[in-house]
Amino acid sequence: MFAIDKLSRTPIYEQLIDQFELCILSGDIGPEGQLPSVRYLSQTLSVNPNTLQRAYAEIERRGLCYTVPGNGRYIAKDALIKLREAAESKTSEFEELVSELKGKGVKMETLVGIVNRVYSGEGKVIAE
Amino acid sequence: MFAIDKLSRTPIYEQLIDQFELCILSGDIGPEGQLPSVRYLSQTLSVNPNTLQRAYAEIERRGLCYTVPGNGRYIAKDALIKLREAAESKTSEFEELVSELKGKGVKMETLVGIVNRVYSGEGKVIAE
Amino acid sequence: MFAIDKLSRTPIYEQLIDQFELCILSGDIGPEGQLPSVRYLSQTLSVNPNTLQRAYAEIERRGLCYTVPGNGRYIAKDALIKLREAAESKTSEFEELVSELKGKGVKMETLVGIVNRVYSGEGKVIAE
Amino acid sequence: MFAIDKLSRTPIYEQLIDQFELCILSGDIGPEGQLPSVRYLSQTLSVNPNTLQRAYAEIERRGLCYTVPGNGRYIAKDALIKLREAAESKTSEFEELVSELKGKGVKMETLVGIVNRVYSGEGKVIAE
DNA sequence: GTGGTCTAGACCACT
DNA sequence: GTGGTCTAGACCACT
Repeated sequence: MFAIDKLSRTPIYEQLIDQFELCILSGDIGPEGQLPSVRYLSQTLSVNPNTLQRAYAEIERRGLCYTVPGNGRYIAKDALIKLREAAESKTSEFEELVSELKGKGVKMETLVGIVNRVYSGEGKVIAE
Repeated sequence: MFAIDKLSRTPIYEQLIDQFELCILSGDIGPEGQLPSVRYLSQTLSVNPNTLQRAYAEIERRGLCYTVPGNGRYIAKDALIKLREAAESKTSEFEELVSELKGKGVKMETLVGIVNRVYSGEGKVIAE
Repeated sequence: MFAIDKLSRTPIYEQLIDQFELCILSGDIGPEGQLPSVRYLSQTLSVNPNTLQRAYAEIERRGLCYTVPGNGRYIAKDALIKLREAAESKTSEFEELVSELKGKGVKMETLVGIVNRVYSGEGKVIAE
Repeated sequence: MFAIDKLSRTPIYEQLIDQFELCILSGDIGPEGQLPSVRYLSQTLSVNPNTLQRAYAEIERRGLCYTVPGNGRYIAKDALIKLREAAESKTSEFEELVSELKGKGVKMETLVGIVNRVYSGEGKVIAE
């Protein structure tokens, strides 16, 4: 379920955060659903518990889950809403950027080409 | 030559800035070429001199033109280079955003759709 | 608190910018502190709202404050740091200029004399 | 007469230019006075002829001397005037900088201190 | 002629 | 209430 690429340039804890968010978005874990414990997941993924702890802390900071001390972590009720709003805001940002680039004389083909490349490839390619 | 839409949500002075930058990018006004005077252009476009002044001031602040006091405004030698670098940097920003949106589970079709919409329509559509 | 000299050769909006920067440097307005509204200050100082707007816009462009739409303007958290860095960079520039002038045979007394004059007088004296 | 510091961070040809300018300013070489030949001076100073050539070319570019082919280089009639104007312009720049620094809240003592340091020491000290 | 600054005041969007 | 933009027009300095 969790695809972590240890060779990637994006830090593992960021990958973890992305994965958790995708889980929530896809409904794999519903509201009030319990998240796997740090120890269990760290063994399953062969990831250092500290790294997992860091990812969980960030998710909690974003208000996507909460901790019941001595019991576990649970998905917040409004987690889905928050994530959708975040995605929407990013999408608006995207639209504004497209608009700006259009205004600067950048061709539509160039942008569509970039979108294609990013989605077909395995992400951002730096210093090819 | 200058298409100003007074009903647009984007301020006139921003439209003017965009137009000037496109003029430089397209080579309509070459380096060291003189820009039309504030008064002349304000009459031609039926735009207040202050609004034009504001646009010119911003273009100058970006190092795209310079003023010879009591004489006129001229395109800077390296204006084209600066504009191209700016466009390139914005394009990188675009690629990063696409990558981020992909990571957040946004479909490629959504993004391509937005690009299409922005380029087919007459600019940004807010709160449709 | 705000000393604006309408007869000075330095534009009012520049004087305003200087005053705001001094307020931040002196700590009169701390980070996250709210700046007086355009209208209020324009009345207090008998300065046109547009002129104040211009000063505020420039301060914002420099990243020293930010706007909460429909609410007001607030000092940025890192405003003090930015101002101090700017002052330091200007001081380096000053040192280089002194070094260059020394190389051109200008006497030290001349420079010290200028410094004295500028600080004793009420600003720059042009074409005395 | 010519003090060249081969260990200095400022290029030799720049030091040469400075020295020539000081010679003109001090009146050591008057208008229409002949400059020493490249070959002679290169031997006297143990400086590569190309370096001297470069310095002379720059001095000529600034209109401070002219070449009579097959004869020699001579100080231009208006060399002194030009140098004084240049120094004056730099001095104005200095005054403006002082004014600006004063406006940014820099203390007068700081500036006088810098002037003192530069003139007492042997120029700019980088990364001590 | 050129640009730069400023005032007076209208109108808009946002909260 | 807040800021943002724009117009109409005056006045200045500079060449």
